[in-house]
Amino acid sequence: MKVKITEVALAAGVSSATVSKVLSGRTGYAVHAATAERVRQAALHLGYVPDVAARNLRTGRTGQLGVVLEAVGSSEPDSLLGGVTAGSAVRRTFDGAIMAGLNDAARELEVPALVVYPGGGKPPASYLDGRVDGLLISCDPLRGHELLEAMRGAALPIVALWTENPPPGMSAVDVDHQAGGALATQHLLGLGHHRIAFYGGGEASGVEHFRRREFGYRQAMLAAGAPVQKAIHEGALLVEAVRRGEVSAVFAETDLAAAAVVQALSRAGLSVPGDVSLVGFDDILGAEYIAGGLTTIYHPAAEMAAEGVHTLMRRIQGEPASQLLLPPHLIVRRSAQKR
Amino acid sequence: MKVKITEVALAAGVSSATVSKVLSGRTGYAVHAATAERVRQAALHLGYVPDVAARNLRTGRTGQLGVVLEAVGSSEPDSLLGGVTAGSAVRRTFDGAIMAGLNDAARELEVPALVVYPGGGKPPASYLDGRVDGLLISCDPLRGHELLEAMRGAALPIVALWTENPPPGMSAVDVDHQAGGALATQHLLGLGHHRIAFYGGGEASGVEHFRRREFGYRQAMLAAGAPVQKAIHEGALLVEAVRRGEVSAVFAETDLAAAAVVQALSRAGLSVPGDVSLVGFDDILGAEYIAGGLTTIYHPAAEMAAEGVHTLMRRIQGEPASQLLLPPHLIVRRSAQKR
DNA sequence: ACTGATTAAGAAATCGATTTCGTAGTCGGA
DNA sequence: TCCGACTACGAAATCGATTTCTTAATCAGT
Repeated sequence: MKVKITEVALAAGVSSATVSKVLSGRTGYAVHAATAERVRQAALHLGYVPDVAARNLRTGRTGQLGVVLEAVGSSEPDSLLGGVTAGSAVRRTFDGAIMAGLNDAARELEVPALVVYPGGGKPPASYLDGRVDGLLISCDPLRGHELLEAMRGAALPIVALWTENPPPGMSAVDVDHQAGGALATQHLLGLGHHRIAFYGGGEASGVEHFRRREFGYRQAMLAAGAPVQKAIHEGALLVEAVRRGEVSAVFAETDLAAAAVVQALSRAGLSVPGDVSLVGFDDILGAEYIAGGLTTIYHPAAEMAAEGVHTLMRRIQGEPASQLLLPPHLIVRRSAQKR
Repeated sequence: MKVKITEVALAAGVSSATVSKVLSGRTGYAVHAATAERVRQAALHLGYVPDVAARNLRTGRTGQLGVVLEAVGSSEPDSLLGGVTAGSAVRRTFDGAIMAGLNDAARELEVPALVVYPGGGKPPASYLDGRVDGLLISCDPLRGHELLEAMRGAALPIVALWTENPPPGMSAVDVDHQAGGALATQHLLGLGHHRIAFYGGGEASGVEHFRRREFGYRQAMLAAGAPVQKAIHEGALLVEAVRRGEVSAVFAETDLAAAAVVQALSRAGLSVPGDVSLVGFDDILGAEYIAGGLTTIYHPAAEMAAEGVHTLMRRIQGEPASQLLLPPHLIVRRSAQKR
């Protein structure tokens, strides 16, 4: 049977109030050192663990963080992939990374528990209400935006991932996609390339992260005085451009887009990096097998999640809302070579 | 401010006891239909939501399921990969799939919340104690075994994933790796191959799942009267065997092992499926890009997790412990062709 | 030695829903 | 009409820790 506080009190020869004061760890109570020690010994000896439900009821705090993973789900369409699709595998990988990051941070900060809300269906508020002290929301920006808007004005501290500009009052953590795009482009420029194409869905795809990656490309090209080209998102068009000598290197908006580039070029008898240098984005599982090792931008999803937990904990402790952008970094393999 | 049950009672002109009886949904109480309706209207009108903490305290049930993801964590070594490593990407993918499956099932069954325990560090019991009604444990069999043993005799209903033989009293859900191995081998046999090699770590690696996959290979080979070969786990040895005409097809214990096979063969000037047919296992992200489309065995990780949730819910409702093996299935792409 | 301040510890209220009795009132059968 | 059986509902106990409010004891300073 479970040991209650009164049994500890009895064993230590004090009242339950005193036991609570000692074990809560809160300062501000006057307890004799010897008494405190007696209480601690008794608690240890009896193996006392405070009942969470009772504590929650009295204090109103749960010691649990809520995590909304709206995009998780094996039946979800895959909107993050732009033109290229591969089932929901990519989202799963990202969500796996998110979970990994959450767990690392939660362990480090000794957060008792994460409560994960099964995305879709009823609004998270109704499920998590009263169960958590704060909320971490991880959904891709497309569908996530309305969710964030719906949570606007919630009493709970909220941290949003995957977005730069959260509704007022919420904190946000995102990856600096623009910096990543610039990084990729600068790498190709540094290898002596000037005719660099951006491969991706372009404006039409409307995925904000990808547009930011493209903007980073433009920024880097302009800064280097190289000619900015219109985005290409069809293999045939890219092959033609390469044949005409207009393109010697490609920055693909995702690794899967890069894989599609490799496939299109290879069907046309062109090789990477022999004929065209290539840089991707995300460093997905299997990137080392694309084009014999894809040079790409590492997307710090796990780090983002971990920072999210840190931010949320500080938020719960009263710190004001904040925004954070995480720098991605370059991973050099073999798909991009000197001109 | 939050609406309490007494306010609903006041509004409906009844006592809080009656409100509770009506809203709990439990049968066995005698409440006049008209009264019940009045209570429901009042509750709806006031937007009453029962306080979880108070309910937990009184009933001892939380409506939350615990999930232990021991293997999740970006800093973990990757023991599931056998000879081939690729950071922790594969684990992350599996964990992502697990999360997806959990979420799907939780949504379907209207489980209020999943509490995820950050693996490593302190024992899960101390964190989750009193927070959950049951426990789902997902850790790879190597390290998971001792955790399961440690939980033996816990009062909580427990379901273990990734294992066929849980300690007594626990339920288990696993993938039928042996059937998968047989399936892969039968596919190659059906294509006319007889000289089929198993590529993987062999006894030395000690990963139980992989041994079961290998056993499935042996079983299928024996049943077909084809010669069982000793496991190969080095590219050079495989290349020699192929050159000597001893091997026309390979079943690799994982998709990453298959990728390694492709790489080794291709360096030796041999191609898949031109010179050698190849079947992998797992259907990882990017499998469609290995050897121009890897024929492989789909590993139903998400389904396993979903079944785990179902099993756990039934367990909590009093059903006895059970074991379940999920059948994997063949995914035909282009890496295995007719002899 | 006396007084006001301070320390130490306990009694009791509190958090909000659930659930067990207990008590009217109602119904049907003789 | 009277008596059990049943129905409908409420009063109050309960879950277990926290925290406020008191009271008793101790202390420092004159």
